[in-house]
Amino acid sequence: MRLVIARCSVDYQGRLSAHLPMANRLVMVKADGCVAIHADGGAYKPLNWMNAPNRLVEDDGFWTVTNPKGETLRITFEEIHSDSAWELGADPGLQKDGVEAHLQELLAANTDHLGEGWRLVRREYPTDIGPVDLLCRDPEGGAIAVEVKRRGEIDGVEQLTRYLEFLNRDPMLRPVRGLFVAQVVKPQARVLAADRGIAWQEVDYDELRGIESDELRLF
Amino acid sequence: MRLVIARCSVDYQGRLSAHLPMANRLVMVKADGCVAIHADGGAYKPLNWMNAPNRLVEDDGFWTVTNPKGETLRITFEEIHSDSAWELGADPGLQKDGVEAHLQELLAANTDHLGEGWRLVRREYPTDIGPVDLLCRDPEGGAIAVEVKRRGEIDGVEQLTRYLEFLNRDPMLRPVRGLFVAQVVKPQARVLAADRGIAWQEVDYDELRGIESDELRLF
DNA sequence: GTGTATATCTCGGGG
DNA sequence: CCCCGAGGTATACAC
Repeated sequence: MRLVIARCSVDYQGRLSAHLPMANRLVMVKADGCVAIHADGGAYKPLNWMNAPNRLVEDDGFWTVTNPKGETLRITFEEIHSDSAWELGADPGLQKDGVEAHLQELLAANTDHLGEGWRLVRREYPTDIGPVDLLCRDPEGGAIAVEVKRRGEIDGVEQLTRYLEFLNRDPMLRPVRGLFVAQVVKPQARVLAADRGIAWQEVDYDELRGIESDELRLF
Repeated sequence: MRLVIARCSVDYQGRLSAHLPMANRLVMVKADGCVAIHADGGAYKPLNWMNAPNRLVEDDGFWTVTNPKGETLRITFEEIHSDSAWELGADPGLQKDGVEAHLQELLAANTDHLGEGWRLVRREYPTDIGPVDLLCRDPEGGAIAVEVKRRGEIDGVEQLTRYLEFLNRDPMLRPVRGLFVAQVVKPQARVLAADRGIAWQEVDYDELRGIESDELRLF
């Protein structure tokens, strides 16, 4: 990893045009060749960047970075305060817990939490336009398609609507109800779900995990 | 901006749980207090981070970063290879050209470009599920909802469909037609638009800007 | 490669 | 402050 602290201006031409006036910044070049220009604030997103793969040409006073799509990044240096490089080696990578997949697993194992006496038909139930997160049956045999999200927004309701459209063409399943499940269901998503006749429910991840570990404790 | 090159492990507890095993990395602390841990690859996104505002407490061998939402980031250092700090000053900021907002502005000022004799009712016309980019009237008084995108993809058609669904409930507007406008309308979006009875149109940003400057030149 | 779905999305604007 | 939409979204994964 190469770190250059410098007074520079930057121009990007590609999916849009962007210009950074001359100022002091950090230019970061990683081992994979990606380049990022950081100001001294504004979260982790750089002001400007070029992802790998690309080609970096260093001239006297400016760098030109081009990628195969024809995008270009030009960095013009006025003064270089520091220029250092480090061998960091490969990273073992990030281990995550608590993403949508885990929520789906927990709900699949606890369909009672979604509705009294519901049982799971299968996870990732296939349709022509993609898999539904969970397909369940209620005690009367009625089918319910469940879409699981960490944050319940309008896109998720659209997604479930599309699945229901296709599932309801299957005579073996019809009629299929929809249930939209998330840790938080946003107001607009509630409005759209109500409008589409789709039920929604908020669930607590930690509570679900608690149920899970309680059940494990019984054995 | 402070840059620490170090062998470290990281634990984050917040919106999810995440752990980074011990390895060599860059720890970046910006003037606004935000912290980012970068590996030597993987585009510009850090492996782990904590946005401002937060509180950073340095102990011997580890840092603890906490924010008002109760999220915590713990960095445990095994070996520090380098620790440097730089005063970069405020950044003048990025100047962008060619984003959706500009396209919408240009079209709002040139509704004739969308349809002969169309006039603008208003930009960001509100509905229960969000604002429509442009609402227009044709010379016969018919209403048209226009959705503007830089890239015309399937979700844009979905968005316009939702708006039309709600707008067509208003007796003062009904019937409302839809027009999907983008610099490029992808094949799938064309198919879906046709299926929904929505017209689509590709526009050239540079050409529109040309019209704009031609008109300015008249005054 | 294209298309789809996720993200500690980030970021900016408006109420 | 939250809600909402756009993004050079990036990223992973299926087809």
